[in-house]
Amino acid sequence: MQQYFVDVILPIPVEKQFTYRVSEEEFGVIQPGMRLAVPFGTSKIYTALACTLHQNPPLLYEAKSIHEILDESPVVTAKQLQLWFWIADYYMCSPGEVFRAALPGTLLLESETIVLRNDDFQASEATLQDDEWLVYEALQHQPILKVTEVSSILDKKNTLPVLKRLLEKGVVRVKEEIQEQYRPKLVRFIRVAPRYSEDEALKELLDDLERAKKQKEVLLSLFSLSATTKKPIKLKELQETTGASAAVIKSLTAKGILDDYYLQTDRVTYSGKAVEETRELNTYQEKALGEVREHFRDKDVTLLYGVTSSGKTEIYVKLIEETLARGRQVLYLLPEIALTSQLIHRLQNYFGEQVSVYHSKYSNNERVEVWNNLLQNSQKTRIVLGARSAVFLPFTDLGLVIVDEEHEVSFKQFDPAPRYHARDVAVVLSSLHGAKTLLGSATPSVESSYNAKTEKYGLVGLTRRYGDVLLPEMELVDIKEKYRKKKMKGHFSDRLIEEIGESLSEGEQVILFQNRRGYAPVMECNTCGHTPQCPSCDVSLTYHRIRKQLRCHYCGYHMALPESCVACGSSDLDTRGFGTEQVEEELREIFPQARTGRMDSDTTRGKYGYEKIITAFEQQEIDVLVGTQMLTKGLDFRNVRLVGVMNADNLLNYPDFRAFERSFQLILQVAGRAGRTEKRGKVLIQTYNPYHQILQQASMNKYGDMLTDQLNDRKQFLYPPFYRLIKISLRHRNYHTVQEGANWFSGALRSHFDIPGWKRDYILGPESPSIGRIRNLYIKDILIKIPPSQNLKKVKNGIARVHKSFSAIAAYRSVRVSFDVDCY
DNA sequence: AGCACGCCGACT
DNA sequence: GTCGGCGTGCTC
Repeated sequence: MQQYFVDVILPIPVEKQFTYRVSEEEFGVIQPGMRLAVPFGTSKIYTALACTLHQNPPLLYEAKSIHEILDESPVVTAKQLQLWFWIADYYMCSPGEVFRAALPGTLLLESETIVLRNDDFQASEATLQDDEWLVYEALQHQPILKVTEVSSILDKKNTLPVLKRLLEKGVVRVKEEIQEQYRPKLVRFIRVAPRYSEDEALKELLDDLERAKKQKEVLLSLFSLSATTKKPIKLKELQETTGASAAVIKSLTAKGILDDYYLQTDRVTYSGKAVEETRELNTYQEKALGEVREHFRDKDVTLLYGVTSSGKTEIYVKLIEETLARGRQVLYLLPEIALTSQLIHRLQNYFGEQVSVYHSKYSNNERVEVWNNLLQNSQKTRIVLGARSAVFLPFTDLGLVIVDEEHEVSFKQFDPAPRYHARDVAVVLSSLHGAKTLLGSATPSVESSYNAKTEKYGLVGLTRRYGDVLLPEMELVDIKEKYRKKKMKGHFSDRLIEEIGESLSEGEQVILFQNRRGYAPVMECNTCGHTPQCPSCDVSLTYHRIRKQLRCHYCGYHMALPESCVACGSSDLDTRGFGTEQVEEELREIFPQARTGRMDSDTTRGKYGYEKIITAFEQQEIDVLVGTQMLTKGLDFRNVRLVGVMNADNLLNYPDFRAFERSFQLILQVAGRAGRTEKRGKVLIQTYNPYHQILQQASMNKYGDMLTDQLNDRKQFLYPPFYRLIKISLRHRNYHTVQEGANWFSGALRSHFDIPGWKRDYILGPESPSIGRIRNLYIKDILIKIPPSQNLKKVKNGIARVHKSFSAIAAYRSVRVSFDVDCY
């Protein structure tokens, strides 16, 4: 007898694939890349991804049968699978974790247990216990109950024993239900019933309607509408043009004169044509474009180093145009916060309906539409503008990938797995399609610049600002000095106040940058010095004045603002440090006439959160905008002359080998917001260390110097791009368990890598990270520096082997281990 | 990851 | 005595 099987990936952190039995008929239908619903464990049904079909029965267990086939054709392409396996392998996670991250939530169904009443059961109250009776009665009022509902009826967590008894007594039945959550959006259309298509019938009808004036009017409008547009007429359109009430149309449909019907439409529609010709490039842009093309002849990746306002986007647009002309798709990656409607509209003006957007602020349904359109190689997804997760999309023929703001750290996913870097994945994705990748930045990451320097990537510079606008003038303000001379008002130096005053009197706008949200980071008792801590994490709680709360930024814990110190009872509480809220407040005191606004993750929640603030600022309803690094990205404000950095030091003091690089980038990015028109902009940087090398380099825009210094440091201290980094994190509820586990792990690594070419200082730690405990789990990190002489794959295999032995030790089994490859 | 099974403390 | 706490092992 012939037997048929399919190997699938499940969205769980388990390395191996699972084998299910299928019928001969199913075997003929299933293709790799289709989703299957499969039973998993005792009661769950999961979405699995079909990978391999075969006829080899598993030897060690009896394969279960699949539950159902969810797709008619594959929703995941062979190229995607190839990329996903590469990601799993490179970033040391399971293919299932990649699968989970890649698929829009709506396509990844999970079952829910449904409790139904058993109609055969004749009620006899006597046989039921109290809690059983509660469930029984609830089912008399509604046909089904979800397990969570049962749980709330009984007011207890564990519903299983009760449901089990009810099942045995034949009172209820249970069923696992998976529901397709994706609902295509339907739009109601209106047409004249077919039987009135004959002239005679129509004439008769119009006579009939002599007395129903409004109805006749609607009917005539419908005719003229369909005559002019020659397209189906939406109910909404008809109502808008005629001003008719729903009642009028309803009576027409009730009489059978009008027919209504539904059609599926895309939620993400841009019903516009391309309305604008792409702009002519200036000579410098033209030259840069030529160089990019030149590099693309023999290199797959090119880095475009273009200072802010140099017009990188125009070059992207020309390349997009060329790629589209060749009939190939374009992926345009941006960090989440740079994905503004400004840019979306700009691209839509050039390319009309061919642009789709994919990022987390869009609903799941909208994401599925982009996914499906790509699978069908639709005209609507010739260009996909997306945040990092867009690298998982089903491109069929990608010709160009643009990674704008390539230096941005938010391209790296830190938690949960897969901990991938979208820029690096994009390069691999691109090569799978035989496409080209363009990385763009005004402050390229050290690693990309190094790749360019070593000629792995092409390098093109664009150092002229558009229209030859001068780079803003930068001034470092020594606030240590200013405090000493009592020239500070709150956190504002006299220089900053002068400049703000001047800008305001000229009717120009100001941006103030403070890289910390909230009012003040911590609250401190002036009597005993106590600072309230998060109960689950090793951090101080942050004071949020508007909500009158103390909040933890790591786990979301919050509490009402205490009136007195929890430690000593004193009511003399004070705040230390300062955030955007306090900057705004002080500003209002100094400039009461100025209209202020604040932009940080607290004020920009929701899909259109940013837009509101940005629009208000653009339309000059706000004079001074205070914000976090959110406002450094991709925003193009015409009327800003002054940018103030409230405190540059908290950038520099970050405990990370990239702190200097990041400070440089951040300062130049904020500075880039100033003076984008004729008038030269001004940037004031307040700091305690005005002679700090990085601040000096940033204030003079010496990217090359910064790069040279950083490369020297990195080489000396064994950091990327010379050495690869893998961070191993161990987490456990019990401090001693992680401590010992981490010691064992690092010891085992050291002996495993006691080989020629390895030095002991290639393995660092274990160490507690700066936040030593999050969500009640203590953390220990081990860092591995891999020299260029070592084979990366071999090292990863070695780590995996140590991990395996580690997991075999009973005492450490409950320690959670995670790997972060290229943890920067 | 979920979830069952199993062993322990603290409550109706 | 049961309820629910979490450690442990498995899922085709």
